Amino acid sequence: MRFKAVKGTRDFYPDRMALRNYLADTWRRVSLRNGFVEFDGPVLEYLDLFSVKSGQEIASQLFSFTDRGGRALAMRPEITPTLARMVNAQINSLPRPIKWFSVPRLFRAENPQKGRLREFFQWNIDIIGSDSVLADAECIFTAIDCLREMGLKPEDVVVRIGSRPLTVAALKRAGVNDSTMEAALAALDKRPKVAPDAFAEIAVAAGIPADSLDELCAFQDCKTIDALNNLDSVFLSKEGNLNAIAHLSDLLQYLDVMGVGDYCRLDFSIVRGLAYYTGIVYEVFDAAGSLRAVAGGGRYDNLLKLFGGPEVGATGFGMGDAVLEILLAEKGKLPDLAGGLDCFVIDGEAGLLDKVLEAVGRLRQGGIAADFSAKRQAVGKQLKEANRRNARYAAILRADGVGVKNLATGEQTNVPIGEFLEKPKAYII
RNA sequence: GUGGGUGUAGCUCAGUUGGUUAGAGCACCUGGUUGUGGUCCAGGGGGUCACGGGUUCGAAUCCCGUCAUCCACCCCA
Repeated sequence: MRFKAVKGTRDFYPDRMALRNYLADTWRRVSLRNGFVEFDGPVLEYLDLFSVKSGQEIASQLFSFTDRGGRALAMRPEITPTLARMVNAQINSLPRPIKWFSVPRLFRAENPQKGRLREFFQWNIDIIGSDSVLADAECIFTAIDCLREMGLKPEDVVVRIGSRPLTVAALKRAGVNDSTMEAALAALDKRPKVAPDAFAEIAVAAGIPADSLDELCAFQDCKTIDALNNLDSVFLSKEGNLNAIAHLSDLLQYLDVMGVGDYCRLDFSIVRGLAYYTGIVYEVFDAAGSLRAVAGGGRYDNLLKLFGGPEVGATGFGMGDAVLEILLAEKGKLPDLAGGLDCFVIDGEAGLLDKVLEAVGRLRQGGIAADFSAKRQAVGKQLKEANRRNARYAAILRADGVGVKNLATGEQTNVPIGEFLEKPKAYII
């Protein structure tokens, strides 16, 4: 009986594992240098934790089961509820703003397709305890900091930034009331994906009055703060709208000053699926827009309270590994991850196995990645193996000394074995 | 949940009017005359052609079903 990997999961063979580690290492490095500290929680949580902020719909997309104690458990499909749970438990002792990050392994029982799997990794960045738009700017900057480090430029990726409250205000102006707001937002979310007349049909079905569609689209098509300010004065004077526009304006300015403004664009077609966003929202896309979102996030000021905590501001984003990997591959930005040995130790004469083992032992102890052939065979064969193992140096042992060969240049220096073992780093550079 | 594509060696695939022991490249293993490497040469292992049934003298090839996988829709935390 042969088994294969479960649907929607991946086997990480060494080369793929190296790639996964590259992504995770970069995420960690960038997080730390942006002032975030790492946390993690259990993969298993109570099922209820994930139904608090959403309904039944989510439950069907969860891997869940009942344990032998009768507890309804689920494998985490996201880490934000865990974050909220953990932060709430210690909220009074944590200095704010809380800047936390995580690289959790997540599970969703969806149908796999391009850039979407049942098991994946997601980089999460969150700032809790700050109402300032500066916090949003920091999160977005951190996302770009990472993408830029991975070699992606403004012509490769774009951060599209929208505003949940402004969009809601525009819908209200269009005549949408609170009871149909969610459906209207969902309809708006579809607009970039469908033809204009098809959108009109969807919009009307979602309760958006047909005669207000033009006005609504005019708002959504605003690409600059100036364009926003040219909207009708009634809309602008509405309570909160000027405030929301000011936030956006500040955000864009901060991002500009931090040097990542050319990655960012105002785009009110960004709505985000979930209802809990309360402020600025954004998604990162490949410039061509042919892939799913690489990352998405925004402000969610009510979430901690929803989980039984105090009312504190929170903002953050998630970046999945699947789409990012596809994007990096498409852009030719996957690094050469062929790791290798520092030194491959070769017995250049018969009867030197003890010397080989001694040398390997000493080198490894000295922090040098060293290995040797499993077979006692010709020097040529062993050198071939050294190449295959991607070794930088070969140490060819003989009774009267050791030839340290630089495998890239072919240069070889001969030294007494004792001296080589005493100071290997003088030769293995 | 719905629709479409694809299932031949570890990987990428060829094999099409049905016709002996099913092929290539890469990868892997061995060897290339007591021996200093990457690209070279030779040899070798490895496939019940996804699985089950049917048509036929004969099926990888045609038909039906099942499963798997990919892509799209739905959904998107």
